[in-house]
Amino acid sequence: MTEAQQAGFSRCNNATLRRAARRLGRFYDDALAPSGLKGTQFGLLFQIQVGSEPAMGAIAEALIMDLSALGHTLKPLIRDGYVETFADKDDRRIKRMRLTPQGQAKLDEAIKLWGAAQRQFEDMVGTEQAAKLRAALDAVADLDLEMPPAAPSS
Amino acid sequence: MTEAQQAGFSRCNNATLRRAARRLGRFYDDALAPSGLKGTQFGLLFQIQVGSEPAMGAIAEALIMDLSALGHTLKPLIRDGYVETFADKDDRRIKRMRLTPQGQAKLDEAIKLWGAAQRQFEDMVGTEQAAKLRAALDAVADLDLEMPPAAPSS
DNA sequence: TCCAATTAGTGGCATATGCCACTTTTGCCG
DNA sequence: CGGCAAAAGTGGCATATGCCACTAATTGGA
Repeated sequence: MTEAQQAGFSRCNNATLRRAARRLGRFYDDALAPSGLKGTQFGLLFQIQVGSEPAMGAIAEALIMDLSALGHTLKPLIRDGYVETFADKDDRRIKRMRLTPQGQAKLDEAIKLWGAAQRQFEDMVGTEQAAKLRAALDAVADLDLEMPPAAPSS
Repeated sequence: MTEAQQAGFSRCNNATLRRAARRLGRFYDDALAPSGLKGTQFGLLFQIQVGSEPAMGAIAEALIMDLSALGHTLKPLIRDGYVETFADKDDRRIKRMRLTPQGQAKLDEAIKLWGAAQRQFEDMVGTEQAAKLRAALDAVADLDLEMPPAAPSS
């Protein structure tokens, strides 16, 4: 069964996805390096910008990210003065975010760098192929995956 | 330009990939949870198994992972007694790895759990679709991406 | 009106990944 | 053969992510 296993694992959807993510992540990170932002940070700043002073939960959901992970990831951006937070007026449990002027400027700077990477990537794989790939990935992200609850025997 | 930007970012190949990776990663992690392994660790153990006492560099390359990152990721597995390392006989710079008996047992246990996740995922997206997606991801992983060296002006 | 259940975040802990600066071994070349 | 460049890892530092246990603020009843 070893051979079957070996062939099987190369079919692990998760491993394949992570492998590609590491590769592409480094490429975008390199492209963004002059701005001092990582790909993840860039994406987060962008998401904050397009939202209307979004709540943390809203961003976490949009990025399919754990709420606490979002909090952690946000810290360096707040520390560096790119993002500021404030409590919602009507519900003090909710914390909203917005870009500072510096954050906006940094984002504008990063967008140019991002555009170059994006262009190069699409030059290589083809705009259409890239769009198809993203569509497939979005479909995966939206799947209602959940392991059966370990089959409660009763 | 804000609207164009907003539409544009939803087209960020990197962000889309990471989003899907977070989603799928949690799914496989949940499935593997009973074994105490994470998806990444499972993949690493598997890769070590199929290799012939592979060198660290070989594994890092196969997984498109930074060599130092591999070293870090390996530590908990060594600490827990699943993997052991030893120096290559002919080149003492090279460190090779192999599974311990416990590591092999743990991997066998995890493979069953992994199979269930894999099956469920493919039931939802279709075996063929999944294969196409993996092929596309492998193509991305194998791209010769590199930012033009910041255009040396001379 | 007051308390139980729910909702939104925070902090701590652990793994996942990368980059950079070093250290140890090899290989190669004059 | 001696010394320098390349190869393979290691360790430190920083971000990326998740889970869990808690805290604070709300919401719904009874």
